[in-house]
Amino acid sequence: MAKPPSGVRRQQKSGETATMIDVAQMANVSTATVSHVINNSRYVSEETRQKVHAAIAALNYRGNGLARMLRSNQTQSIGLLISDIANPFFPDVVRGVEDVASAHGYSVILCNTDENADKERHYLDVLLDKRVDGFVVTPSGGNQEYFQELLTAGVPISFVDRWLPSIEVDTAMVNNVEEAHRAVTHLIDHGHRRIAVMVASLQSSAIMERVEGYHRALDDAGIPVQPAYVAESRSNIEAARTQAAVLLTQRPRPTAIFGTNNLVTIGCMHALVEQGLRCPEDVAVVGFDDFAWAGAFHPALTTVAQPSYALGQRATELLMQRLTHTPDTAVPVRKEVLRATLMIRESCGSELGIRAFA
Amino acid sequence: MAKPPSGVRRQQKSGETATMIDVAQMANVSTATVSHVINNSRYVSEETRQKVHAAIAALNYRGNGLARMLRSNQTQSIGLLISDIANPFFPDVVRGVEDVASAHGYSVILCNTDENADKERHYLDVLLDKRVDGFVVTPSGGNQEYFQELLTAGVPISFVDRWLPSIEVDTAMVNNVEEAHRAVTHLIDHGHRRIAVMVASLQSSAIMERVEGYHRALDDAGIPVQPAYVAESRSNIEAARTQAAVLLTQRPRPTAIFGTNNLVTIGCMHALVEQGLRCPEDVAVVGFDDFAWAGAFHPALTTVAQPSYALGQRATELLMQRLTHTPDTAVPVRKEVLRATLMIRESCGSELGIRAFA
DNA sequence: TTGTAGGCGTTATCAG
DNA sequence: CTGATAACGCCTACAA
Repeated sequence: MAKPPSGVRRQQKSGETATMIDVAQMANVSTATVSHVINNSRYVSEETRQKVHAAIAALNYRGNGLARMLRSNQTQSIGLLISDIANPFFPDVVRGVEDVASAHGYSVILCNTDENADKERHYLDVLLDKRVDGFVVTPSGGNQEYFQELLTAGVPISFVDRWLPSIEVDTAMVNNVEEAHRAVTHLIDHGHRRIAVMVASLQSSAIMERVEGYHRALDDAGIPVQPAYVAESRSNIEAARTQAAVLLTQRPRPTAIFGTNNLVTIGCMHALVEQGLRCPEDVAVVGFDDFAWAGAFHPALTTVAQPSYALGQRATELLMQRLTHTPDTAVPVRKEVLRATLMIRESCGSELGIRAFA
Repeated sequence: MAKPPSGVRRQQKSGETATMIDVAQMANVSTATVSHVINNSRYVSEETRQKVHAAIAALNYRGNGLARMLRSNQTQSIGLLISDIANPFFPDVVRGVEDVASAHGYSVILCNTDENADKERHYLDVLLDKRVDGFVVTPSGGNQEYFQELLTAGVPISFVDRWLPSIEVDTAMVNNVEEAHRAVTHLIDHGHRRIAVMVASLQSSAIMERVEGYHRALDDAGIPVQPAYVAESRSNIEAARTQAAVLLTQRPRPTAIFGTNNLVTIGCMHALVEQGLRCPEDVAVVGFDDFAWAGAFHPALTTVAQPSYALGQRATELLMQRLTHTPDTAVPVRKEVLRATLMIRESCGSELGIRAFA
């Protein structure tokens, strides 16, 4: 029979949540024992274990994670910085992140940066104060030096969808140049020559690369790039609708449009509807980024379907590796390039048949 | 000239992050002073303030939020439990939540419960351990007793989109019965009598209410409800597509379909496309939940547009009230009912004209 | 105007 | 097999 511990007696104030000390007192053991029972971190006699569990139940004891975090300097949380969850590209990415994080016992703190470097910086600071264990980020384009600083300070970070010049960091993305090239080539193969592009004006490597893919595809086909067919618009549906409307007044009118992200693509579709133009009869359209019902409408939209979920997943797995691996063992930086799928649907004409619902 | 404090000297281990003690030593003041400088919590001479700031900069000091949280028992974080961020209804809700939370200095921890009571329970526990200050939840339907327990224990919670029987809690939602009634009545006004409904099988008050609205609308028009026209399907596009396909084989075939959420509605659209049925010529469709490009396609979809963003906003504002108000002053429970908008578009036929792009 | 010191609730290192 | 106790890093009376 163990003799009762002599620790400082503490009056548990009623109504307040019980602490480990309360449990220890009620079970007539030390806090050390309680802790070990809870964490299975050392042998405890069956009898004692019972008593502790009883006390825990009786007091409705709930461990205080904050204290644990303070001690262990680990929060089991990661920060997720994306531009805007309302942009249809991100929900699946976020889901991928959350699933992987959750599987590893981590929680995800979500922040919308709106492509704004200051907001991004702000959130980084807030979460750093909250001592998140790492970050998954879609970088806005600014804060390069700051990211570099964090990286050299050893903060685990991985990027998703985009990269930053001269920043060596784990990354998950697609080959935007190649995929855009494929999309535009598809239009060319359908006989289009007057191909316009809707450029979302973002400080994003992804968009730049897609534009490059557009250029290369035209070059490869010996089609000169017409400045009048390159429309730039802020990355939202309304702005894109306006710009697309302008684009459609060009003469000769383009016979096809390549949208560099889903927002500008949707803006295009709106403009077409408004001007009473039929797709693909009057103007064909290919978008970058797929969405669940791109295939459910007339015209079903041809798109470059990014593996959004997998992007989030991979970025997070890379982060988890860095998090769980022995510290300072210098895990090498890894950049993962995932494959996208060209979903060929009627919006380019259906000569090639439909292989939607893949 | 203040004499140097006598606190315990501490060797700052190189490479480790500096603590407040390090700053105090370097600035030759006490930790109390450092703390007050940082928080502006009491007067500090300009000179001292300078020294402290210099030290902070020199050491690249970053306050440890965990310690602060432990002391203050506040994390400035809230938990957000939704069923699935990949469901197009939620991104806007989440954005509303995050914007309001952020404006009040709170971070948002996002969790996907997948309509699964166990997952929901698990996340509640994890976040409770992490000592979040409150929750915004789209309840899965289970865990009723547990929510009640938390509520009586004083955990600040607000619900969004759905409610739970006999749980008194702050809530933001729309009047689903009424809105569904309006949508179905719209179909009736267009001359439809054989109106089917696609029911998403969820333990969700929202869905039940929408079905009730459907029933009432038919009743009010003296149209008997046909069991064969009530199709139930799991709440995802694929399952809905299958069920809708079955629905469309009913004879006589329904001339209109009411989708109780966006997933089943999209499934319907897929089924229509597959069976070569035209919308609205062959079958008219009205959905519940709008999305950004519902109006950009042919046929532009008529939908009940929920104010998703506002729902998230209001739910969070209610929570913030409870969080910031003086404790124990018993803020009364508030249930907010927001108005939805019936977006009338071609998918019901265009007799009434189009007022999309509202 | 500034310093001292106790405590928030755990975990982990010593001792038994 | 189990206790005592020192951290973890900060805030905040209480003193001076």
